[in-house]
Formats: sequence, structure tokens, C-alpha cells
Amino acid sequence: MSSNTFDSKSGSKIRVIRVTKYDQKLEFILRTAARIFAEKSYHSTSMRDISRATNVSLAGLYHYCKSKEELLFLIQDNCFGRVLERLEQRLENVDDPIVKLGIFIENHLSFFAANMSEMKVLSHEAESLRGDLYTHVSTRKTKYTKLARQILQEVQQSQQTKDPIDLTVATYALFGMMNWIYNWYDPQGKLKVSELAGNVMRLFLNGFRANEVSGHVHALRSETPSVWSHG
Amino acid sequence: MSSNTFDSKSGSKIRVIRVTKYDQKLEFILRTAARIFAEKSYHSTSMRDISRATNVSLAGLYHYCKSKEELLFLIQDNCFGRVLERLEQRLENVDDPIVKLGIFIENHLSFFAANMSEMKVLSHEAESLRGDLYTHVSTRKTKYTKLARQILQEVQQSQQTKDPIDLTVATYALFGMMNWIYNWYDPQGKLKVSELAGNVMRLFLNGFRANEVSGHVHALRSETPSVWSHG
DNA sequence: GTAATATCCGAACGAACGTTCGAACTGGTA
DNA sequence: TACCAGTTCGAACGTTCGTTCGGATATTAC
Repeated sequence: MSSNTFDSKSGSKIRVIRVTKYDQKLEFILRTAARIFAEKSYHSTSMRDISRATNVSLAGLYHYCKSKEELLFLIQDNCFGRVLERLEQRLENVDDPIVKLGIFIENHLSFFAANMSEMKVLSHEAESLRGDLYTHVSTRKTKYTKLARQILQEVQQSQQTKDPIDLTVATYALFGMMNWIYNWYDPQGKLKVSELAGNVMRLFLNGFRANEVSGHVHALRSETPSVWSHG
Repeated sequence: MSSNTFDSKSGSKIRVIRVTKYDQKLEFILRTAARIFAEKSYHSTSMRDISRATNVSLAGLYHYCKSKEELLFLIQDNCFGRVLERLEQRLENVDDPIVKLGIFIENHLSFFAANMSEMKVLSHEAESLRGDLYTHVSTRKTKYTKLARQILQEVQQSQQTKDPIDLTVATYALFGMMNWIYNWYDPQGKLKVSELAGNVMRLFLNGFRANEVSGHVHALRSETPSVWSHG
């Protein structure tokens, strides 16, 4: 990892990529913290939990971060940064919107599967950050979402269908499908990541592009609408 | 609300449905707590927050629940119970698996939209319960998931397609699409619940039943697989 | 009325929390 | 050797947490 990835304090004056001991230990702390945050959530994890798991004293942790919230931020921001960086590389020189969408889905899911803890923390603890830190991650997320939406729009425009799926619904349905996997998917299990990505891709893309609505679905509309209330 | 919905302490000896003051106030506390839990998460909500929002003294809250955790449980269990109850009613005498699926989706989404706070707490704070309380809700959830999976299997069997979507992926993709809506959907906004449900239904069902895979998607498989690692 | 019960709350408890402080180490440099 | 910056940590600080206790007030039953 390059020394500038985490805004390192190593302060090397020579312009080469260096991995200082400080960087390595910070990364180790972040990875451990991410694992525990994923296991028992950010707010019910204490700095003492992280201290115990890393064998770094409670006070010692504050040599590597200025607060517990900054730990969460570093996990989220670093994780998201890597997703985006990789995505931009892979989308270079790609024009076909459907291929773009495939790359987007595969990129998201394979990174998710390989970094389950960090990605769970990124998607599940979205609102645990406050102030500037929240804004920073949130802005990135909005940008990411808009990119997905734009790709979907291109797909939709590339082949006119009647009665198209609402773009907002489609965008968030896609993210829902993908981000929900931390609730069930086991990267070590039978189902390989490539199979997962392939299935999600087919499921979503065929649904999104289909222009035909089953008669059965229409029949549903005649049902009396359910009215829920709090009493 | 019937006096037995919350295992009421009202202890009426007459066999009629009664709404005691106790029940009403408990329900008010639960609804308020659900709202705050949804806003700032269970673990960062204090009993003092709930006390302030309900105008019930801190100690007074413990007349209606025996712990903060029980508050969370009551919210989740009551909410889930109502979803299940309504679903079972609507599925009675329905045979067509596609209609079943439509009812399932519409039931879930319309209830979600009408009870956003409770449903967010139900799906977002799944792991905040411990021990028996966790097991109880979790068992119900498993049952609910299996029902969805079974309906999907029936749909799949009713019309043989080659290369069908993996059932596990499909099931959790569906729940991901539906449960993710607390991250973006505004029931008061432009998009009506019926439109939301209709779009989700079409998106999912067409994708799930489609038997054709685009050549574009196949092309993706020749990409060099991405390898993510922690370094 | 009065007794019994249900409802409510101010005040406090012990525990756990995030963070800080000053001192003790460590390794490299002169 | 002495020195300095980087690293480490035991101990403690002030705060907030969930919960409890004893008693006050309201409601019901007789």
C-alpha cells in the first residue's frame, strides 16, 4: 500500500512508494476494526474491543487515529476508494452500455465478496458518521449511484421498450440486490463469486430490458389495494 | 388493537376485544421508539431519548417494558406478525404461483411503505437482539424466507426454462430489492406504492423467468477475472 | 368513605464508554 | 555516551448508559 493511501504520517522525503511500519499497523487496525464492526455493529463495538483484538493498548490506538469515528471513516473511505478506482480503470474505453453494466455489477460484487467486512460496514453503517465525515462518504456514494443510474439510462435508450421500468426503482433495486448479500452470501461456500455475479446480472438485466408484461401481473392490479395503518 | 396483541397486562376477565389505556400507551411508546430507532439506530438511541420523545419519565418506561431490548423485540415481532397475518389471509385459495408471487411482493412493499420506521428497524436491526429474543424473530424470518423461496420454486417449475436462475440468489435478490427501499423510498413522494410494487414485480419476474441470455453478457465472461485482496 | 391496585417519577446506582495525560520505552543518530 | 523523535501504555477523567428503588399520585373496587 502506498504511503499516501491513508494520509500517512510517515513523512518520507524521498518520492518513492514506501510502506512504513506505521502504515502497516494502521492497516492492520483498520482491518481488525472492520471485522468487529461487521460482527457487532459500530455503535456496540467499544475501543476496548478493538484494543483487545489488535493487542494494542487502548491509549495506543489513539496514536493511529484521532477518534473512533475516524476509524469508521477510514474504513469506509478507503474501501470505497478502492471500488471506485478499480471501476474507473475497467470502464475505460468501454462504450457498450450493457457491457458497462456488466462490469459495474461484476466489479461491485467481486469486491464485496472479497472484502465482506469492509463492505458491510460501508453499506450498513452509512448513517453512523456525522458532519463532514458523513458528507464526504455520502457525496462519493451519490456520485457512484448517479453513475449506475446513467449506465441504466444508456441501456434503456439503446433499445427502446414500451412501458420501461422506472429508472429510480431500477437503480436502487440493483443496489438492493447487490448490497444485501452481506446478509446471506458466504464467499467460501459452494456458490462462486462469478456465478453470483452472473446470476445477478441475468436476473437484473433481463428484468430491466423486458418489454412484455405477463397477463398474470396485470391481473394483480384488480385486487383490492391493501390499506395498512397503525390502527 | 386487541388486548392480546402485545401480551397485555390488562387482565380483563371478560372475553371481548378490549383496548385498555395500558395497551394504547404501550403502542404509542413502541411507535415512538421505532421512529427514533429508525432515525439514529437502536444502539445509539438511549432510553432517555425515548423518555423525552414520549413525555414518559425514564423510570415510567419500565412500567411498559422490562428492558430496552424488549422494546426492540416488541417492535420487530409485532411488525412481522402483522405482515405474516395479512399475507396468509391474502394467499388463501390462491394456486397460481405467479399470482402468489405478486401478492407476496405487493404485501411486503405496501406494508413496508406504510410502516417505514418499524420495517427499517426490522430489517436493519436484525442482529441487535440476543439470545431467545433473537432466535424468536430469526425463526420467523427464516420461515418467511422459505415461503418466498418455495413460491419462486413453484414459478420456476410451472414453466421450465433452460439455465434457470439460482434459487438462493433469486430469493435474496428479491429481499434485497424490497428491503433496501428504506434507504431511498419516500412514501409521500411522487412514486406511488402501487407503482413501486408494479415496477419491482415486473423487474424481478421478467428477470427471473427469462430464459435467454444476451450475447453481451456472455462476452463478459471472457474478461480476466478481477482478483481483490487485502494486500 | 377506605383499601387496594395501577400508574408514574425524582434520584440515584454501578458499569461501561471515548478520550486524555504523563511517563516509560524503543531505535537510530551524532 | 547523550539525545531526540516515534511509539507504547497504565491509570485515570468526566460523561452517559440501562436499570432500580422508594415513594408519590391517580384510579378502581367495595
